[in-house]
Amino acid sequence: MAQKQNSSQAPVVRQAPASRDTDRSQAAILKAACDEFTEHGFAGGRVDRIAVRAGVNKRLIYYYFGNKDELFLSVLEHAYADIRQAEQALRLDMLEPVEALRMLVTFTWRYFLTHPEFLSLLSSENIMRASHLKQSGKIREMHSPLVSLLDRLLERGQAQGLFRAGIDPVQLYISVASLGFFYLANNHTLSVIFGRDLRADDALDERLAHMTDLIVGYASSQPQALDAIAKQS
Amino acid sequence: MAQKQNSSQAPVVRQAPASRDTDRSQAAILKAACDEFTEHGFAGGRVDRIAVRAGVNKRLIYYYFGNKDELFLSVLEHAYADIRQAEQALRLDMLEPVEALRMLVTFTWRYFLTHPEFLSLLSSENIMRASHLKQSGKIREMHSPLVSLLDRLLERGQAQGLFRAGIDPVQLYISVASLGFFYLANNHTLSVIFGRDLRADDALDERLAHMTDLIVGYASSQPQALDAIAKQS
Amino acid sequence: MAQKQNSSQAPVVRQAPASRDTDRSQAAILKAACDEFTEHGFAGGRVDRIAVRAGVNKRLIYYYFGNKDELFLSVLEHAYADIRQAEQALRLDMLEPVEALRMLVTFTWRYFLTHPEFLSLLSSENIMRASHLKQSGKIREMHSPLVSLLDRLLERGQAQGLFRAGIDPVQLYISVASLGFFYLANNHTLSVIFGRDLRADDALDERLAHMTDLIVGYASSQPQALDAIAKQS
Amino acid sequence: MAQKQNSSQAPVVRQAPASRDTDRSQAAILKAACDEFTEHGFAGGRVDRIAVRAGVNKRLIYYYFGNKDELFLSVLEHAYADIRQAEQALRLDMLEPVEALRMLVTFTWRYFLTHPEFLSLLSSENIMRASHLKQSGKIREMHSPLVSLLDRLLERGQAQGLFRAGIDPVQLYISVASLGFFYLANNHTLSVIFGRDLRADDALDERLAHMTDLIVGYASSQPQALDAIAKQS
DNA sequence: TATGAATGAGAATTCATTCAT
DNA sequence: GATGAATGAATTCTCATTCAT
Repeated sequence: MAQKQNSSQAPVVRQAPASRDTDRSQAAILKAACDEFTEHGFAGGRVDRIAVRAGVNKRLIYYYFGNKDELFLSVLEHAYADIRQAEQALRLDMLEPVEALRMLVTFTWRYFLTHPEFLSLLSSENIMRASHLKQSGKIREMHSPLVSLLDRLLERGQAQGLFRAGIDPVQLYISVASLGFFYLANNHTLSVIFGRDLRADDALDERLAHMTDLIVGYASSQPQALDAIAKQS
Repeated sequence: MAQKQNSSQAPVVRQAPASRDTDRSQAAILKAACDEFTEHGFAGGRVDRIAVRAGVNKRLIYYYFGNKDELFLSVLEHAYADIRQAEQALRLDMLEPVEALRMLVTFTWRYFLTHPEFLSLLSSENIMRASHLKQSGKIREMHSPLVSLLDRLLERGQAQGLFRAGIDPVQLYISVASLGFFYLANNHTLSVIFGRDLRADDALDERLAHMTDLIVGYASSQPQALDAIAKQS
Repeated sequence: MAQKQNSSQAPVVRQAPASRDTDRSQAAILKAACDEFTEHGFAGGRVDRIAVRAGVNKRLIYYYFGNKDELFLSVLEHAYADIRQAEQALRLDMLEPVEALRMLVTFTWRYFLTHPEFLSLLSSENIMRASHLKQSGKIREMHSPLVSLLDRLLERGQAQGLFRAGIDPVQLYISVASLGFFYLANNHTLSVIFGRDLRADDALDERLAHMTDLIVGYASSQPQALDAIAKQS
Repeated sequence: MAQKQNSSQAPVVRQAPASRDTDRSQAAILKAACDEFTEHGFAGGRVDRIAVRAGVNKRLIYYYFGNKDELFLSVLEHAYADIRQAEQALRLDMLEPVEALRMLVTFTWRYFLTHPEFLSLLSSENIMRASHLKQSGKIREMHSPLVSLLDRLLERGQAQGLFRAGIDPVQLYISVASLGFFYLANNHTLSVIFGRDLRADDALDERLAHMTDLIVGYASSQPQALDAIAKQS
C-alpha cells in the first residue's frame, strides 16, 4: 500500500473533542470520498474531486484523514460497519426455516441493490489485494452474525426434515452473496454482453426469484429421497 | 482552441500483413498490459511499467495501440476471446445431463482459477461502468456458446426426468459464473474477513464441491416430488 | 472511455479577493508567457520555459490558467487590454484635423514599435485562425475608440475643406494599422530581402514620415480640385 | 534555428538524376508541407501529417529534405519563387502611370488573396526572426522587379505632372504590400474584432477600392498645388 | 527509391501532498 | 479548525528522427 508515515502533528482520524462542525466536515468528506471511490475506484478517485464534492478545503481531508490510503480505509470501514449494522437487524430466528432462508437471500440482494458503493469498494479493494483491509483491525472484529444465524437455521431446517444434511453454512453464505454480487457488480459488462438491461425492474425481480429458487431448491433437495424416487421408477 | 488532430502515420492496432517483429512486439505489449492492469486495475496501471514489462519503448505502445484506453480495450478483447475459445472446446453434448452440468461448473471454476486476469479486468471494467467494453463491437459479437449449450442440456435432463422444469438457462449460467467469480475475485477481502486462506488447495476443492452440489442439487430437485414426499409423511 | 472531468479545486483565472502573492505570481506568469509566446509563437512556446521565466512552479500555471490554450488567451486579452488603454489616452479632439491625423499615425506606429508582443501574438493567433480569440467575449467587448475618433476627425476635416469626402473610417483605420504592422512584424524577412536593416533609427524615422505622408496626402487630396487643375493645364 | 548537421549520405534536396517518381514524390511533399505549415505554422506543423497529406512514407521526407527546418526553407523558397515569377509577368511599362499604379495595387492584392500560404509562411517565418530565410542565398538572389518598375513608373508619372515628387519607391512598394497583407493575413482576428466577415466578396471589393484610392490619391496629390489652392481661397 | 518499426528526448498535464497563515 | 497558494514527482502522450531492410 506504500502508506507514508504520517509525520505531521495532525490527529489522523481525530475523534476526541468533536464539535458539530468537526462532525459535519468529517461526515461530508467520508460521504464524498465514498461516492468518488465508488465511481472511480481507489486509483481513479481524486482527492481534489472529493474536496469539491464535500465542499471543504482539500487540506482538511489531510487534516482529518492523513492521506488518500487512510481515507479509503475509513470509507471501507464505514461500508463494513453499515452492512454489519443492517445484518444485526435481521431476525431470522423468528421465521420458519424455509421462510428464513428466503429472507436471507432477499436481504442480501436488497442490501447489495441499495448499496452499490459496497460492491464497488469491494471490487476495488480486491484489485489491490485487500491492501487496506489488511491494515484494519476494526473490520476484522466486525463479525457478521449471518454465518452463525445460517448455521442455526440449517440445523433447524434439517431437524424438521426440510433441509438436506451436510450443508456448510460458510459456503452457503458465500454463495448467497455471490449470486447477488456478481449480477449487480458486473451488471455493466453483463448488460452489454447479453444485450439487455439487467437493471430493469422485471429483470431484477426475475433474478431474485431465481436466486431464491436456487438456494432454497438446493437446501430442500433430498439426495436420498431423490435416489429413492429414481430407484422406484 | 488549438486543433488537436490525431493523424499520425501510426497504425493503431494494425491487423493486415504483419512481420514477425510486429507480432512479437504487439504480443509482448498486450501481455505486459494484461499483467499490469490485472495487478493494478485500469486507473492504477502505468503505461511506463507496461513498457518496461514488455521490454519495448514506451512510444511503441502508442504507435500500436493509440492510448491507454484503447490498450485496455485490446486487453479486454483478448481476455474475452480467450475465454470464448476455451468455451468452444467444451463438449457437453457428449455427456449425460447431470455429468454435463457438473462439467460446466467445473470448467467455469477452473477457467476463473487459472485466469485471474479475467476476473480482475472484469472488476476494473465494471467500476468504470463498462466504458471500454461499450466501445467494442468485437466483444459484443463474441457470443458465448454456453447459454445455448446449457439450454439444450436442461431440456435433455428434463426429458429424462432428471431436472426440474422451468429453469432459465441465462439465469443459471450467470449463477454458475457468480459462484466462482465472487469467491475468487474477492478472495483477498474474504480471506481477511473469514480469517482463513480461501486459496488453500483444500479450500478450493471444497468450494468446487459445494458449487457443484448447489447447482446440481437445485437442477435435480423436484418441487412436486418433494411436495409429494412432504404430504406422505 | 475513462471519464476525464476537470474538477480540480484550482481557481482557473481567479478574480475576486486576491492576495498580493497571488497577484504577483499571476502577473509573473502572464509576463513570462507573453514573452515566451512573442518569441516562439503559440505552438513554439513552452510551458516549461514560461515557468522558469516566471520563477514559479510549472504546476502553478495550470492552477491559475488551466492549460496552455487558456494561458495564451489570457496573454492575448491582456495585450488587447493594453492597447485599448493606450488608445483611450489619445486626445485627437483637441487637435486640428491634419495634426490629429498625423498624431493617429504616429501613435499607432509608436505603439507597435514599443509593443512587439502585440504584433507577434497577433500573427501567431491569425495563423491559428483566431481560434483563441473566438473564445473570448472579453476582447470582443473591448471596442477601440479609434474608429469613431477617426470618423469625427474626418468629418471635421471635410467640413473645413481640408479632407476629401467619402473616406471610410474603418478602412482608413485598418490602413493606418497596416502600414506600421507589416513593416514591423515582418521586418526580419524584409530586412533580408531588401538587404538593409529596417530597424535602424533613420529607417524607422523615414518609415513614419512616409506613412504620415501617405495617409495625410490621401486624406488631403481633392480629386475634384486635381481634376480642375488637370483641365486648366 | 538549431539545425543539426546532416551527417547521413542522403542527398538533401537531391536534384541530379531525377526520375518521374522522384519529381512526383518531392512535389507532393512540398505541396503537403506548404499546406501544413500554412495551416499550423512551422512549430505547429507536423512531419507526420505532412507524410500523410503527401501520401508518402515519412522517411522519404528526411531522405529528400534532411529535416523539418530544411523542408520549411524549401517551402519558403518555392513560395518566393512563385511570387517572383508572377511579378515577372506584370507589364507595367505598357500602361499609363496612373493605370499602372492601379494595376500594381490590384496585382499585389490578388496575389495575396489567391496565395494565403505566402502570408502565413511569412508570418510564421517572422515570428522566428527569419531564421530560415537567413540561411537561404537563393531567396536573397530573387530580386523583385517591382521596386525598379515602380521607380520608373513614378518618374514617368512625375514627368507628366501626374504624380507628386519625392516618393520613395521602396517605401511605396512596402506600403502597397502592407495594405493587403495586414487585412488578409489578420482577417481572422480583425473579423472577430469588427464583428463582420472581412472575407465576404463585397468586403474584399471595398478593400481593394480603398487601397487603390489611398495609393493613387497619395501619389497624385500635389502638395504645392493644394497649398496654392489653399492660399487662393 | 521506399517503407514499417522503433526510439530518446521532451511536452503538456495531473496528482497527492505540504506550506504559511 | 480552516484555507488559498504552492510544489515535486510523476503520468500520459507527442514529436522529430533513425534503424533495418
